[in-house]
Formats: sequence, structure tokens, C-alpha cells
Amino acid sequence: MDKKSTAEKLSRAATVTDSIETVIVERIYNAVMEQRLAPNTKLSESSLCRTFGAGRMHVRRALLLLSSQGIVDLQSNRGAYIACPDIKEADDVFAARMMIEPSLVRQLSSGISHENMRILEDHIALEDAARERQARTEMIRLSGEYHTKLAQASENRLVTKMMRELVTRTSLIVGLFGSPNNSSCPDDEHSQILQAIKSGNADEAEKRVIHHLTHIQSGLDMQTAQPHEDDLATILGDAR
Amino acid sequence: MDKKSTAEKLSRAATVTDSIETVIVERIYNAVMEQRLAPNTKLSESSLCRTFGAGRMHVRRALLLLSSQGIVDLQSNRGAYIACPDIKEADDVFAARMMIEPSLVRQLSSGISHENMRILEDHIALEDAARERQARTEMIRLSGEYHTKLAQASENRLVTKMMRELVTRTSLIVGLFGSPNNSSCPDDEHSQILQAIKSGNADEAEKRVIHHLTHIQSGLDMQTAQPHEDDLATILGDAR
DNA sequence: CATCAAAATATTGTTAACAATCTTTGTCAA
DNA sequence: TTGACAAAGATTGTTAACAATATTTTGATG
Repeated sequence: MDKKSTAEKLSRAATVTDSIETVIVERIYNAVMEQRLAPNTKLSESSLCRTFGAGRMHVRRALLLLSSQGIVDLQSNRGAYIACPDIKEADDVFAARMMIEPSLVRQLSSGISHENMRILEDHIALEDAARERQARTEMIRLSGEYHTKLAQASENRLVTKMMRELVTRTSLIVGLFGSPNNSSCPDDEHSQILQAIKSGNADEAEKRVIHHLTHIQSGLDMQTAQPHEDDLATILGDAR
Repeated sequence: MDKKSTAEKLSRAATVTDSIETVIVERIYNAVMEQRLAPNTKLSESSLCRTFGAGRMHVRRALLLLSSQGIVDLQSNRGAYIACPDIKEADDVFAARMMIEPSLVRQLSSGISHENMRILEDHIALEDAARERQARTEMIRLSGEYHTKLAQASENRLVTKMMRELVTRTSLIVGLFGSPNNSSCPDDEHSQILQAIKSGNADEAEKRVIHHLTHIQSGLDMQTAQPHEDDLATILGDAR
């Protein structure tokens, strides 16, 4: 009970308003991050109303927000679908990340608070644990969240928001173009980046991050775009 | 008749959907870019409905989109106001730009299409013309648009979208914290950046852009936050 | 059996009425 | 005059019914 209320407070502080729309957006967001919602999945208004016990107005507003973030594709008179990035968009996402993340880790290298460093180290511990437990979906989510937390460490809301969008889209891209075997995540690259930051070696951190992004991108094959189908209510039911 | 239909087609292709919401967003967007809409200006639903001849639903959706871009501040039960960035947010915006734009011009230096170079050169010609004519609001808008067009030259939709948001917020910040005299824009700094890009000198381009951003930021005094008032219908009536 | 067309159904888009909240105005007393 | 308070008005939030569009089903025909 206490635990829940503090968690609620935290998320409330983070998102300013804890409206039902925020909940819907966040749930779908997480489902995409964990690749439980595949590209092209239809999000019909009625299903969402039922799953979240919300009115149609709220559902529609949430969908509009998601579409403005490129997570959902709103087709007029046809409904909302999880976005399905094409090759050009995938390239754009990685190019944008290549533009931002090197500068980001460079800045972090020249000064990061102890608190933020601890958060990142804790996060890597979580990743390690998930890897050992072979918790696939959790691994996927944590792997993306690492980059979001890097952005949060900059204590810049805008940068954080941009990274969130980039990371989510990356998740969609990996789901679409990543071979299932290679989807195993880059092991200790995250840790190496963090060590470089901690030691204040900006050049090394930048090099590591570029290598890391290149690595992820090279693991994709831009030929196959395999569609997918799944049930909605179970996926979104009690998302974490 | 023919002319109109082709124009319609073009804009439809550019913006995907040419709905009334897009029009509202774009108009408010431009008004902010030209500093004709000052921070804290109230955007009441009824005024917007009247000015755009749109239903309340469309107005509300447009406001939601604008708020997701940080241009508008939606206050529950109190209405929508043009965002009024505080000092922390202003710092965040410039920090984010410092993170992105150097990489951007660096990339452009290592390869930009003739077409895009021509667009940028034409744009600088427009800026010069506006400066000579002493067309204040147009200068302000063009000055911001230059950076958006730099992003467009990368031919990366995501980067373009991010820059648009950053530039718009910068416009709000300059309106709030910029001294009116110093609002005269940085003359030929834009041109120098472009020349460095054209000559393929990435280091020089990066240096110029950093200098430029620093220059803009140093022209602000982070003490005074002067509010402002103005009429709505006239401002948004027939925006360009 | 396949194809097509039209009706039936389901889904999304829009509007208008109602409810809830905030803001202003006016009154009265200190 | 000033402050508190209450009523009136204005504005935003929500809901539900209706309209328009897509999708599916059905049945008829070749």
C-alpha cells in the first residue's frame, strides 16, 4: 500500500498530470517498448475503451498524442495502428541518434552527478539480472530504457523527451527488421559506455556510443518486413 | 480553380493530411514564430472556433497537439495559454540545440545536395531583403526558419521535426527574455555558417554554429520576464 | 465454385446538449 | 474604501446520440 502510493507520487511528479490519457499513452508506450505490441496492430477505439475503462474521448486524445510521437499511425476513417516504420524512417532514426547521443555522452563525461551515476549503475545491474534470468521482454525494455536514462542524466527535459521518442521508434524498428536470434542485446556495451563516462573520458565514451549504435543498426536486415498479429486485451491488460 | 487544386495537392502531399486541425496548428505556430502571439496569451476555445470557423472538437485537438509540442500550456479547467518558458526551460532549449546543431552542420558539410544548398542561399537572400526593408516580424520568422531549413537539408524528417520544436521554443524565449534593441538579428552569421558548409569545412561550420547559438543566448537577460497582452482575432485572422 | 453487388454490420467522425469548474460581478458589512 | 461572500455568467470537460465511412456478410449470377 505504502509502496504503491509512493510510486504513484513519483510518476505524478514526473508526468505533471496523471490523467487517464496519460495512463493509456504510457501503457501502449511500454507495450511497444517491450515489443508486445507489434507494428501494424490495430488499436480500435472500442477495445481500448474496454481495456482501460475509459470514455471514447479520452481514448481518441491518447491516440492523437501517440500519433504525434510517431508511435501510432492514424488513418482517417480507418482507425489507429501501431506505426510501421519503413527503411527510410529507420535510417532517419539512427541518423538522428548518431547526431544526438555522442554529444550527450560527451556532455555527461564532463560532469555527471553521483545520484545519476548511481541510477545508471543500478540500471545496468538490472540488465545483468534480466539477462541471467533470460527474461526476454524485460531485457528488451531495459535495453531501450538505458538510453532514456542516459538522457535523463543530462537533467534536460527536452533531450529526455526526444530520446524517448527515438528509443521507442528504435524498438519498433528492431521488432520489424531485427532477426530474432540476433535480438540478443549487446551485452556489456552499455557498461563500457558508462565506465568511459565515469572516468571522464569523453572521446572514449563517444567512440563507444557510436560503436554501440552502429552495432545495433548492423544487426538489422533491411529486406524483410514481416507483419504480425496478436490479441489486444491480454497485451494491454495489466502492463507493468 | 486549377491553380487552387494543384496548390491543395502539393500541401496535401507535404503534410499528409490537410485537416482543419493542421491549419489551426500551423497558424498558431507561425504567429508564435513571428512573435505576434506573446507568451501567456490565452487561447480560448470560443475565439479559436470563431477565427477558424471550426468546431470545438477540432480546436481542442489542435490545442492538444500544440501542447504536446510545448507551444501551448493546457491548464485543466482553465484553458490554453501560449507557453511561457522559465529560465530552466530556456537553458534546456539552448543546451539541446548545442547538442544537435553542431552535429547537423557537420554532417551537411560533408555532403549537401545542390538543391538544398540553393534553398539555403535563397533563404539568406530573403533575410537580407527583409533586413533592408526593416520588416521586423518577417526578419524574426526568417531568422528562425533558417535553422529549420538547415535541418530540412539533412533530409531527415525526425531531425526536422525536432528542430522545428526547438526553434519555436527559442522564439518564445527570445520574446520573453530578449531586450528589444538587441533583437536585431546576427547579421551575417547565417551566411558564414552556410559558406563553411559549402566549402566542406566541418570544423569551421561547427565553430560558427556554436558561436551563433552562444551569441543568441548571450543576448538574453534572464532577469525580466515581462508579460504581454494582445488581441486574438486580428493576430490570427489571415496569417500568411 | 468463383465473382460480384448489395445489404447488414461495425467502426470512426462530428455535433450538440449537459455537467462541472472557474471567473466576474454585485452586494453587504466591517 | 476594502474585504468577504454569493449569485450570475462564461468557459472548459464529458457524454451520448447521430452521421459518414469502412468492412463484412449474404446472396445471386455466371
